[in-house]
Amino acid sequence: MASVSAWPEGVPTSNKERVIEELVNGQECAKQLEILLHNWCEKNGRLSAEELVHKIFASFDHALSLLTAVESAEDSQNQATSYDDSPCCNGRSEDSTNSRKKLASKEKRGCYKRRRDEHAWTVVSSTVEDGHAWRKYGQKQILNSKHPRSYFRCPRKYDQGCRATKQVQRLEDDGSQMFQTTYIGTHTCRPDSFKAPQIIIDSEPPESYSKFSYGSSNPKMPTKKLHEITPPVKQETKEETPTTSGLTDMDSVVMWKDIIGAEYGDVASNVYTSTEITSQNLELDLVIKPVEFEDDFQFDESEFV
DNA sequence: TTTATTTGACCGAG
DNA sequence: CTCGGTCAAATAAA
Repeated sequence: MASVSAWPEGVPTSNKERVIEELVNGQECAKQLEILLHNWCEKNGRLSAEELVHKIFASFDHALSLLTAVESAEDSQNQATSYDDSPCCNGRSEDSTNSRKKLASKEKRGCYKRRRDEHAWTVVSSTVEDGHAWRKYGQKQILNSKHPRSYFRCPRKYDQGCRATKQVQRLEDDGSQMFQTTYIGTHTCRPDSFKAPQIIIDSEPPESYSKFSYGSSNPKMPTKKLHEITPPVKQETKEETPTTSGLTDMDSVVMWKDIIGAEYGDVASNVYTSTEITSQNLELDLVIKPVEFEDDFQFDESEFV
């Protein structure tokens, strides 16, 4: 593939090289980690694996920082100041339990801001499961599209101000039941610990994950809404029962499951299409495993000022 | 009961 | 104006 052909014009060559270097490094670490996980029987492997994970995170973090540094050079004026999670109303306007028409007439319910210059990339896959917890907040019929588009946001939007959203739309040729998922923004919520993977690695993947594959037959899915995709996005519930640590590790948990390659056979067929930023192309070209990585590794991106 | 999803209205951008 | 993204009341599910 034409690997670095689609670089943003403003990216200095030195940065390109550094980014590539970082990504390659991350890839290397990932490979080692994969080997480690294969030979999991060794008890000392746990520590090494954790170190590797840290290294991987660091590499991706650096690379992405470089990318965003360039990219946001222009947009930053828009973004940095105003693209906070909360529109001016800060999410809820609980004032009146009456109809919102009232609101509309008196106080303007949604003075929210549209995020145009956010990182966005598209994934075409036979599954909409990506290892993240999502909460559906809307669905729209799109012009010239057979299927409606579903809108999801991060469940921690209000907890942690995570701005990540995604839009899922079934492709026109539904013979193969492919979904096009557009991710907008990166997760700023904290996966914050690497404890979870150990638990998962040692045990079999929880069977509850099987219900995340919407493409195939899903016995638990309510039959009434079968006419269109209405992915059961109920992961949020699980997250809100942290029990021990008040922190949620779901992201890393599922991510690790992906690494291990549990029952995600179909994810391998992903196709990526970069829309704004080209880091995704880069990632593809370097053949660094699936997007789930990228999504996860951008967790505390530098955009926080 | 609480929590998640549905769905039509609202809003901003073009 | 239209279109698409978001909000939040109503509804469904657990």
